[in-house]
Amino acid sequence: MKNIRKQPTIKDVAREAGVSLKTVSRVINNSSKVKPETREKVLKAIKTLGYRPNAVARGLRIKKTYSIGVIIADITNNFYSNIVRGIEDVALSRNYSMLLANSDEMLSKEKLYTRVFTEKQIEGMIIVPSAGSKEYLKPLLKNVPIVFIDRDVEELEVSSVTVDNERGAYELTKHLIVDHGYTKIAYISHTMGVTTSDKRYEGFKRALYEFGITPIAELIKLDNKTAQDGYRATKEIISSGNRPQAIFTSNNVMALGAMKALEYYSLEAPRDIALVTFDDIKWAEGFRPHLTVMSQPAYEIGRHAANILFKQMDGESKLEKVVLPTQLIIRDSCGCTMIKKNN
Amino acid sequence: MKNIRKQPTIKDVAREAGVSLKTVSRVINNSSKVKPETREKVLKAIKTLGYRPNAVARGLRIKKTYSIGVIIADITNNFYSNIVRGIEDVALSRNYSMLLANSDEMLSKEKLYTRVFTEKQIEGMIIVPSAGSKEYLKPLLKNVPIVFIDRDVEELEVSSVTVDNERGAYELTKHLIVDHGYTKIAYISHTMGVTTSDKRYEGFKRALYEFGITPIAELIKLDNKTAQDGYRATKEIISSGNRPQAIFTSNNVMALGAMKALEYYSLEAPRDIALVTFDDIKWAEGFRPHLTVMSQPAYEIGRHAANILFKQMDGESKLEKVVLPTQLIIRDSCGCTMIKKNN
DNA sequence: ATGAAAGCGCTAACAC
DNA sequence: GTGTTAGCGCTTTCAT
Repeated sequence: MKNIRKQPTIKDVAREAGVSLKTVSRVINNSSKVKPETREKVLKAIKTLGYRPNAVARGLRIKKTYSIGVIIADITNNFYSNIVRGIEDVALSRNYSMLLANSDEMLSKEKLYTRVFTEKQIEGMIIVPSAGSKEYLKPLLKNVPIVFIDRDVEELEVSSVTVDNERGAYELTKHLIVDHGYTKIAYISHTMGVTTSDKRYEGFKRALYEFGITPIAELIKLDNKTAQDGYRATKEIISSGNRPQAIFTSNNVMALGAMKALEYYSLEAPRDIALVTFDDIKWAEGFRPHLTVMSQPAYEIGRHAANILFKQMDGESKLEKVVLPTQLIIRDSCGCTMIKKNN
Repeated sequence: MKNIRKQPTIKDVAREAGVSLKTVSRVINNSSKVKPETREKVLKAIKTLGYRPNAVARGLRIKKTYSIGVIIADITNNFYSNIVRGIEDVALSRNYSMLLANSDEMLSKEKLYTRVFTEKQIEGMIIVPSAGSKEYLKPLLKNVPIVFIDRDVEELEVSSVTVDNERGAYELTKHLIVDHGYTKIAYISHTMGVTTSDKRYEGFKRALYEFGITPIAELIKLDNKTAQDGYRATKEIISSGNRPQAIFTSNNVMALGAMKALEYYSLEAPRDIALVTFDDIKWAEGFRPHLTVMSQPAYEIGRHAANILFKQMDGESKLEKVVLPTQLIIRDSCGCTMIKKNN
């Protein structure tokens, strides 16, 4: 912060224009009436001085910072970057800025950032909750509106925007079983302990049980953190003596890992094995294989969450748990197109 | 901001602990000596009251907000999200938070956000400059350190972190010409008027001229904004009477569009046509085709930019224009693997 | 080792 | 219409 020239303040403007502080303040916020010629004088003084209002001082005074905090797992995950985009578009329309942080699924980082953001007096927060107790949030909740996205924390009275993960996974699994007749299905999940992962696994099992299929422990790989983990898990599955007919990955990161593993064994979906995943991977549209997915409306999740947050900041409404629909997008990797060809 | 219980202040803590304001302040910042038992008293008061320091008030006083501003084109573009990740990781290590904004390549949004961020007293900014005059930045530059990333603004004395776009595009084009013997090469660029786009186009042309190849106007589609634009441009190229042997897309967004267009015509790269692009698309690793690319170190760009920014914020160094290396990654889509197979 | 008072830049009462 | 005063929550002289 060296050789930073002192910025002119409202006081300098007042002196330059020969008016009082309050008059300048009035002009800046164009509140109440100011005589046009006075206003002109002030505007001119602002211009010649290059005055810019100090939002920190203003924020301290009016107790409004026009900032919200957003904590997601990892912005390089396209699903989250689309959510963030939805949030920012809403925030912009309200003249709010967004402080962004990545938690990397670590509760410690999540806690750190909620603390920092709160100290910075953000007016609301949108959080993708990591696994682990949310006890630490309780004192905060009285003071700052929070909305959870992607995952819910059921024991907490906090608004959330999610999708029906159990049902989505159930439907996707059912497609594999009913429309393709697969019975030997591998499952690769992301981090357990968060609702997305837990519920999807439940949905998967429900479909299996419903059709009398017993899960094969060897083909179930839970709690993977990175694409690399998904890659390894898939390799184990493929190289086991018990190769499945289909693989279900619980999110886009695992799907990426699984795809690489198939590549490794020169396996093609759906020719050699079927692959479906929760989460769409939109950018892969032009690439092969075309994945059959249970898609989530990422951008809309962000928009909804932001809208709910602003409503709460406005003092309206209290608790709102929104569950957005997922969509089964049948493309090639499940084997549907092969069936068609064979007919 | 309704039913927000008034947060306890340092004053309340002082009263509760029976000490002065300054003593509390000292404990919080653990500056100078405080008698252990006094410190204990204060700590206890902080705990019982649930006191959290107000960073806005602190920021106003010490003129330090521990925040930086980041303006990129679009966070849903994986290239930018990786850059942002690099920035945040450095910022976190310095205890700084990041205000993030998307400019959507619109100068108006860029201007708006630089103004807002400056008013919020961020201590530095990292910007992906949109096309258009950067005159508006001149007054700011004296007051706040700025680092440009991805693209440079040559007429401005501002630090930047970029790659050698001209050379990268030249090398990639040369690969097409020399190693594959292609002479009929289409070019699809993203938004013109920014150095990435302009320089890559120059590099492309230089390679052509060097080998005595005349660019074919019909196959050059400049200034596309979205993947959809790239999709359309590629369709025009394919459906022209003059189908090229290879397509060069100037960034990952255009590559995505081009891939979809190839799909549309059931064309496969490299079997039917070669395709190469500037920017790697890492997540496509498991998908086909495997794109031959000129890769940029996105995360490193972010890290470097943040490090330079912090150096400037510390008052060290002045101007620093860093040019990071790109890397030619030869995979399948250029036709190299086909050549191997044929041998 | 601790306290009193001033002030960061702004806005909200309340005058005039 | 406009100015004066006080104060947001904190840190920083300067005393003690």
